[in-house]
Amino acid sequence: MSDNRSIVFFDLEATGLDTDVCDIIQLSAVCGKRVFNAYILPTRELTASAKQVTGFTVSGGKLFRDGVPTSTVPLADALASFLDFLRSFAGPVRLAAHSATRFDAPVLTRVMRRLKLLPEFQRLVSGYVDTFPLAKNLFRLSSYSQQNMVRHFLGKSYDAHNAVADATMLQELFNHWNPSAQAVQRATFSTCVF
DNA sequence: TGCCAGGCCCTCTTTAGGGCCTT
Repeated sequence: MSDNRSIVFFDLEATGLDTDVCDIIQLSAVCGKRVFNAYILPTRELTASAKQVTGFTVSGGKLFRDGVPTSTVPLADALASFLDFLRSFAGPVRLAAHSATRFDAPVLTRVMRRLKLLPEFQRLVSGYVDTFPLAKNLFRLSSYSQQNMVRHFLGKSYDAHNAVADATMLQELFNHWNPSAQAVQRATFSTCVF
């Protein structure tokens, strides 16, 4: 049994898959029953596939999800609130996401750096846990997508690509797996490598 | 068709190519 009290599960929805340029649209995090969520109005257009996958659109300077208007905050405010959320835990936390090293970590690091928040972020976050290699090391499956694994292990379908639901389901998956501390350590990466 | 992300992993590999995973 690993000590997962310090693991915060998070997820980003963004304007596309290019980690060098995409804008964050939704930033969510879950730890136990504590939930963080923020929507941000993007400055660049969503790719066609991002629109299709996430259901987000921008019209008239407003953000919509599945056609429903959504309240947004400036990116700097969202990140400051996120840091406040992380600061509320005792000691540095680990941030867990599915394919964190391929997508979420480089994007989050880039925007933190751009807004000169990276030193504080790195003070609050000791590392990233990537649940994709974690799952590959633990199980032999035909698919390691989060949606497939939620179906396989939890027998559930859910509102995938809503970042709150994705982070919540990831936490549930992790708790179901109950991985050893050694297994989690093997799937943990420093915040300094992005 | 002009472009469309990219790095890891696997294998019918290594002088390569295709699928996966995230939006």
